[in-house]
Amino acid sequence: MGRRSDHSREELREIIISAGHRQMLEVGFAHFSAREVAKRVGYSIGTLYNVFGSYDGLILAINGRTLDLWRGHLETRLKAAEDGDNRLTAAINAYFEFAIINRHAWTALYDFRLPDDIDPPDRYREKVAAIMTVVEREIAAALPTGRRSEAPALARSLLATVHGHCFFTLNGTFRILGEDDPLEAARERVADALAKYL
Amino acid sequence: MGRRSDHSREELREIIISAGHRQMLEVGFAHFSAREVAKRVGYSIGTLYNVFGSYDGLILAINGRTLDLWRGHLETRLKAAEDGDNRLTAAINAYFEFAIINRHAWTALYDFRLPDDIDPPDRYREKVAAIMTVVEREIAAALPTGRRSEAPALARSLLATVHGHCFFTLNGTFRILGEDDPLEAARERVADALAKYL
DNA sequence: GTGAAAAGTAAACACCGTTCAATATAAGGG
DNA sequence: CCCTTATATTGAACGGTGTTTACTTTTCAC
Repeated sequence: MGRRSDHSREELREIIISAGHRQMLEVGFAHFSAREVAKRVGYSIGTLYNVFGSYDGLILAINGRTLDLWRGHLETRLKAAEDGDNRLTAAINAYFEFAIINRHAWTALYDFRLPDDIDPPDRYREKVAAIMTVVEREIAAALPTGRRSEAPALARSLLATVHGHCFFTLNGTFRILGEDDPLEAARERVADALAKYL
Repeated sequence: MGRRSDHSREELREIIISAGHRQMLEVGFAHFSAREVAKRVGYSIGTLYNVFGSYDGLILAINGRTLDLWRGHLETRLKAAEDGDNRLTAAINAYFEFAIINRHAWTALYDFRLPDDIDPPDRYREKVAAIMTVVEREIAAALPTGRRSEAPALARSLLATVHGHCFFTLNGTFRILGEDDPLEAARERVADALAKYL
C-alpha cells in the first residue's frame, strides 16, 4: 500500500505515540514492544521505522509524551493550590502523585538509556528543561528576594532529592528498608534545605 | 556430557557470576545477554538455567555481587578516612566514586526490575540492608547522643537524597540541566539535614 | 494519463530468553 | 568390575524481539 488518505504523517506520528504511551503504561518498559504497537495501530512494523527511525526514536517520543503530561500535571496542581498553601509541598505531592499513577510510564523515563556516545535530541532536552523551569520558579519564590540567584542550583539539587525519594518508593528499595512515609521524608529534606534562608 | 570433575555446583555458580558481572560492566544492562555469558564461561545456555533458574535469577545474582562490592568499597573508604575528616563526606564521595567507576554495573541495579508481584529474595534484601547499615552507623555517629533513635529514618532519607544526585549525574539529567558539581550539591543537602541537630 | 515521489509492506536476518527430551558423566552397592 | 541411579550438561526447537530492505501501492503535479 501507499499513502492512506485518512492520516497525514504528523497525525500518524501522534497516533503511534498515543498507542505507544498507552502500551508503556500497561506493560512497562521491559515488556514494551514496537511490533505490538504496530499491531495495535494497524500499521506494519516497517512504517513505525519510517516514522521514528529506530526503536530508540520511538521510545524517546513516548517518554517525551510522558514528560509533557508530567509537566501538565505539575502545573495543574500548582494552579489549584490555594493561597497560603505551601506551594512546594503541593509540587512534591504532585511529583509523587504523577509517578505513582503513571507508574510504568514514569519508570520508563529512567529505564531507557541512549547509547553512551549519543545525547538526547533537543526536543527531549527541552521537555526536561521545561519541568525544571516550573520547579525553579517555585524555589525562587520560596527564597528571600536577595538570594534568588541561587534558585537554579538549589532547584536542580532539590529535584534530585525528591527524585531519589520517589524512585526508592517505586522501585521497592524503601520497602526493603522499612520506610513507610517517603513523601513526608522528601518534604522534610526540602524544608531542611530552605531553613537556612529564613 | 555429565558432571565435570573440575567444578562443584557452588564453584560454577561463582564462575558464572564473575563472568556475568564482568560482562555487565562492559556492555550494560540493555545489551547484557545470558547466552553470551554462557559462551564466555564455556557452558551451554541450558546449564545457566539449571544453576540460576531464570534470566531474572542470573541478574539478581550479578546485581547482588555489585551490592557486595559496593558495600566493600564504602567500608574501605570509611576505614581509610583520617580522624577529623568528615566521615559523611567520605561516604558520599565513595558512593559517587563506586557508581562512576562501575557505571554499567551500578546502573543495572536500577535498570532491572522484578515483576510487580514478586519481591526480591532474602539474600538480595540482606545485601541492600547491609549497605543501609553502614550508612545508618555513620549518620548515628553524626547525631547528638540523645537523638540517635532518629538515625534509621534520617539515614534512609539521606541515602535517597544522595542516590538522586548520583542517578541524575549518571543518567545525563544533570548534564541537560547544567549542573556541573553534583557531588558538592549532594554534600550540601546532607549538611542541611544535619544542621538542625547542632 | 503518466511518471516521479511518497507511503506502506512483510519477508528475511540475527539475535534473544526459555524449555525439555536426550545424553553423558559420576557415585555407590553388590 | 559392573550396573544402577542420581546428577550434570547439552543444544535443538519455539516464539518472540529490533532492524533492514527490496518491493508494491498510492498520491499528486504536470
